[in-house]
Amino acid sequence: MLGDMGLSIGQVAERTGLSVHALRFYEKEGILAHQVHRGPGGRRVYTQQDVDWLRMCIMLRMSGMPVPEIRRYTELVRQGDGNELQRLDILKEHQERVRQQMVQLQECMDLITYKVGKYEDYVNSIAAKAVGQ
Amino acid sequence: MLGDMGLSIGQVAERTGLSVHALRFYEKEGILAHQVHRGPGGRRVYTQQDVDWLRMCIMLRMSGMPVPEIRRYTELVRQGDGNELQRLDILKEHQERVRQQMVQLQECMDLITYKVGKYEDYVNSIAAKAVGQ
DNA sequence: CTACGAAGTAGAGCCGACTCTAGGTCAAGA
DNA sequence: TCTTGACCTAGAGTCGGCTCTACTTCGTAG
Repeated sequence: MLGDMGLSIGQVAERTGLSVHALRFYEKEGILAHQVHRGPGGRRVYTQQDVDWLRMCIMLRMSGMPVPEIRRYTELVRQGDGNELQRLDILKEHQERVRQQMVQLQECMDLITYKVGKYEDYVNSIAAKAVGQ
Repeated sequence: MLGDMGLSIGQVAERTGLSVHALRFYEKEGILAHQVHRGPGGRRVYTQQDVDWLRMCIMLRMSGMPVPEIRRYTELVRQGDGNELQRLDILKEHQERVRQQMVQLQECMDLITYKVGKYEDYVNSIAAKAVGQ
């Protein structure tokens, strides 16, 4: 419908798993690397690069980066060459937070696994008694 | 101040890292395994078991279990013996969600690490050029 | 006595990230 | 011609999990 490199907001929603609402919201929040082009009737026309960028944003969001920080990063990318150190800083800081998150999650997992083990033992011992009777 | 097994809400806040507000909130939400005892003047008196229970709740929250589900689990524990299978179900379901979360987080981490690597290479190559001049 | 700090209650407020509503445009198909 | 469906904007609403406010009541130290 839109030539092979133009995607409608609906198509992008399908491919990214974001809702059309979320896509408009992200745009308003300034987390698209390049301004979205508009087609006839003022409709958004996305490119494959937009989709790729969005997929990266989704990864950042999933790992807990807040929207304002994604915006900061996006702005640096929009400004072009020369600020790679700043981009690197943002990414490294986030990397560290994700690492900590994973450690915490592993601790929680250990506790849960311990409790699951105890309950399984208990439940099995009850079942064994019932069979024995 | 309160004998060696009674803790004030402030002391529990210190030991758990929760705010006193959060402690009252958790109580109102019914996620304390045993009703908190009240001392003179209607003040809450917590035991070490309460603290232990709270620490487990904190782990569950940290790993993303919603308060209503912690309440369901708490209620089963309050009811006493006989519902261990249900408790096990809740824990196993949560365990699975945490597992998935960890997988996702690892994917994000991989992407971030890849990008950090690329930016580091780039930044180093720029630095090398500068030295070379 | 007074002032302070730590506790109590009930309920309002906040924040982030969407999500949804209302009201409108436009193009294609029955 | 009429309807449908995908899109548009601006702005309101939602939800979870606290956090904070207002006001009161104690018990102790100065």
